[in-house]
Amino acid sequence: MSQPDPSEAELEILQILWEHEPATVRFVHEHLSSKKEVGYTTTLKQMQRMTEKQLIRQHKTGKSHEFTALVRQNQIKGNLYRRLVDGVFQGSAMGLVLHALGQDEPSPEELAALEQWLAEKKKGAGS
Amino acid sequence: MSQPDPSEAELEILQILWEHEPATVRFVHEHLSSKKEVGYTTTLKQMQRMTEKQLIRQHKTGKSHEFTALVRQNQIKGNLYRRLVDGVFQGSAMGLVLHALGQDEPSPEELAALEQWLAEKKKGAGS
DNA sequence: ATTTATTTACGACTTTTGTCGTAGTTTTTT
DNA sequence: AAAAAACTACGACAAAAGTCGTAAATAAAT
Repeated sequence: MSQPDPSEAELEILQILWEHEPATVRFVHEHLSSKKEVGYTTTLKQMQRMTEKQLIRQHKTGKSHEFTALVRQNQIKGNLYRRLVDGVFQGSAMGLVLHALGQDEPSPEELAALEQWLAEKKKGAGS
Repeated sequence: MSQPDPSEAELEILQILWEHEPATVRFVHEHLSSKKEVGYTTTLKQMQRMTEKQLIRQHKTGKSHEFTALVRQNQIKGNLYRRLVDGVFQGSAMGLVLHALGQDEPSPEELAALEQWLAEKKKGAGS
């Protein structure tokens, strides 16, 4: 039911899959290569192992084999997020939020979204 | 100058150190044990390796040896935070922020802090 | 001072990650 | 249909992470 959290390298691959599903090894590898130097077989092997771990799934569509992610981005987001909050922010989500805000320069749209959220929050105060 | 990021287990130890610096192996181990089952030597070894990696430092104060963290919590916070944002939130800090806000129920004080930040931001807009 | 308990140092082993090479298979090109 | 190119499966290896056991060194008790 539950897979182990993806490692760093696995995450990079998932990232690509999430965005271009379904994709072949070659495709994934191509993308990966633009980021870092790595052999084709390495990518392949990684994906094969990910298949065993049930992180992704392989299905032979006609010619080449294609892969799709089995774990949803949200799930992983949740896991890693929790890890970070619990691990370094003493479980304080707001601590993380403030850190994040201080870190990057939010775009106007993003600011708007935040403001929006805040307003919403204030309205339906209680629970 | 720069140490490798701490692993999960190492992070747990750092956590304890950050809060109760300086501390002996025994102390750390005691704390750890309350969370998970683990042998004393395991903790010790871990701390010894962390010393090699320059994540923490050992100094013999009188009787027992005590340890202090060499990496500041902020530094680690930054690293892991970056990893998360880049890895699963497409580099969007605000994406993470929104996720965080939706996840946990912020306290009134926290909300205030956020509001405060936002107001500040609006004022000195430009940049 | 001996004995007993606690602490440190080391080495060993298991898993997990990350990387490839090579050898078969399958597709494409000629 | 032969030769060339691309793809997949496997096995291997090194480094990192996680766990301990055991032995050597210290400190505490008696």
